[in-house]
Amino acid sequence: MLETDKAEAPRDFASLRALLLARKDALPKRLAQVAGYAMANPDDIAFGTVASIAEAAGVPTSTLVRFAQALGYQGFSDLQLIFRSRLRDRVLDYDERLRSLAEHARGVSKPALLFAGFSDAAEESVRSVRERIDPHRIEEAVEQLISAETIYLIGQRRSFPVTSYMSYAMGKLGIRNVLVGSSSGTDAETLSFAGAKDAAVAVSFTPYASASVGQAKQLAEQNVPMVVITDSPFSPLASLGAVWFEVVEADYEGFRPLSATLALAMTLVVSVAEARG
Amino acid sequence: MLETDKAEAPRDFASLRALLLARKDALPKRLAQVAGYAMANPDDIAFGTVASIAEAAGVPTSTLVRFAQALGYQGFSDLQLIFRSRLRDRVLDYDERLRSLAEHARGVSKPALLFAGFSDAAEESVRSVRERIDPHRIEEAVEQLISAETIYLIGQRRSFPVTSYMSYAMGKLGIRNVLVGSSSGTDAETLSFAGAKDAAVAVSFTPYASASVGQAKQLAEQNVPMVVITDSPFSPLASLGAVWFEVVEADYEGFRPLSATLALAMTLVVSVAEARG
DNA sequence: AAATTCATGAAATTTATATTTTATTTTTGA
DNA sequence: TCAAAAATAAAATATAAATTTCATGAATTT
Repeated sequence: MLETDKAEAPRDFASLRALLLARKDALPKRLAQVAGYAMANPDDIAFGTVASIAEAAGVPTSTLVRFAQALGYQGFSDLQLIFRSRLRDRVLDYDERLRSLAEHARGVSKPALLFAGFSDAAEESVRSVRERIDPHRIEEAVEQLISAETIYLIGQRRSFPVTSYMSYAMGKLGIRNVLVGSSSGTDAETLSFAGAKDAAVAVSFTPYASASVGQAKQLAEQNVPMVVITDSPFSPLASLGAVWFEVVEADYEGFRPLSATLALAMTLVVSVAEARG
Repeated sequence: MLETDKAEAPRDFASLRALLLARKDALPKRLAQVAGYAMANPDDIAFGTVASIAEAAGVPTSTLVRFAQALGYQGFSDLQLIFRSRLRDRVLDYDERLRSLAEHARGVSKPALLFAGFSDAAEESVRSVRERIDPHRIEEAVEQLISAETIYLIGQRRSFPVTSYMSYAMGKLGIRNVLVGSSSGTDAETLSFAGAKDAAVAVSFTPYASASVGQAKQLAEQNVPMVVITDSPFSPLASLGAVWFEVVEADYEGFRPLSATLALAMTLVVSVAEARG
């Protein structure tokens, strides 16, 4: 790695990426670290200064220069040009897209169709739900949750990914929460401790899992303020929450993308965190 | 035009554009020339140096500085930040759009902005990932999974919603699976039964949860065919799978929408089910 | 038309940024 | 395990870039 590698030094992003990939095991520790950071944060490389990038990547500035030179560039600035050109011509990005589409256009396989279908469903769900959600409702929902000591998260079956992501996010943001239904079997007991000082978020879609309905009812009886996310005004959950959201996701091949539900769920979590300061 | 215009100085591209439009007749000749150049070549402003931009626009460097200051910016570099953020990523672009929306139409609350942000991140993730995924890879992945006796699902933290949804879907479709990491604590033992007759799907994103990495390594050692979904070629998981997917989701407020990952995950599940007939 | 204000561009200055050097640590090979 | 080679990080240097100054020219006002 001492001498500059003769002749090479990719002048476009794709080649650079390939080069790094090929080399990643042979690179010294710090240089590999830079390579990883660069591929993960290409935009930062494009705009940053050696100082700012070095700090973000956790290396001294000289390492960045060495990195560039090891790849055959004249210096870091030279390498940086590649990252900038990547942002510059989005046209190329588009070209690339068309090429790959053309390549695979004929003989479209079943999995490819499915992927396109699920992607479409995800986009469509987000688009339609974002138009239908009333922002005031979100504020009201945050109101319910903001002063809760503990937030209980109810969701079974296909709602469980939603509540588990909420639980993860709340954990990261320091919001005390209990994820109900995680196969431990002691849910009713766990919930018996909840009271008016707490709050809950219940997520359930047709066919409404009986466990979720039961748990939500139990909490309602214990006067726990509740926010409900469901898919119809006729849902048994709808009337239990002080605030409830109707989220109708597109169905594709019997499954729903969850994209819109997750967006709403994350909004609630982050809003509560921000409101708490 | 001598003194800096009090208070103003747009912090987003849309507002800046509007400001220039409103002012263009009142601006002195050279400054108008710069304004015209800037709106016609925003990318050049983002990347260039005062010297290069000045030359391209046909004005002396000092004019660029005066231009920026006349608009209320501290200097040219300050103005340049607006042009850079515009390119940075589309999520931010959208964020900016919303902020300027909020400026004009008062009363857009923080939660509403967040919801729009998460929704947009979800859409953007799906859009960008669907372009980058190679359909052949999906077929290869299905190949790995199709004849598995049991499919092991590995995912911690923010990947857990993905694997739990896969587990739910597989259950509905009669695909035998084991969801690893569901807080039971007996994972290593569970995994020890896996062999070449089985298969696994591992999902992990930066910062890669050590449990996931360990579990995936264990399965790799036991010759379990594996499909990996991760976010970088430098991921420790990438090299473990016979097939691996790079899925980079937009980051918004520190969280990712998961929409694209879920679409891919569901594609795999349903594809396997259909291939099995 | 003269006086004043404002805009302009070249050059000087200041600030920031990248690169090189060098001493030290780490890794590699005998 | 030791010696040599390579990699690393802090500091020094060199380079580049942004900003300010100032003398000059163009508009505007009375």
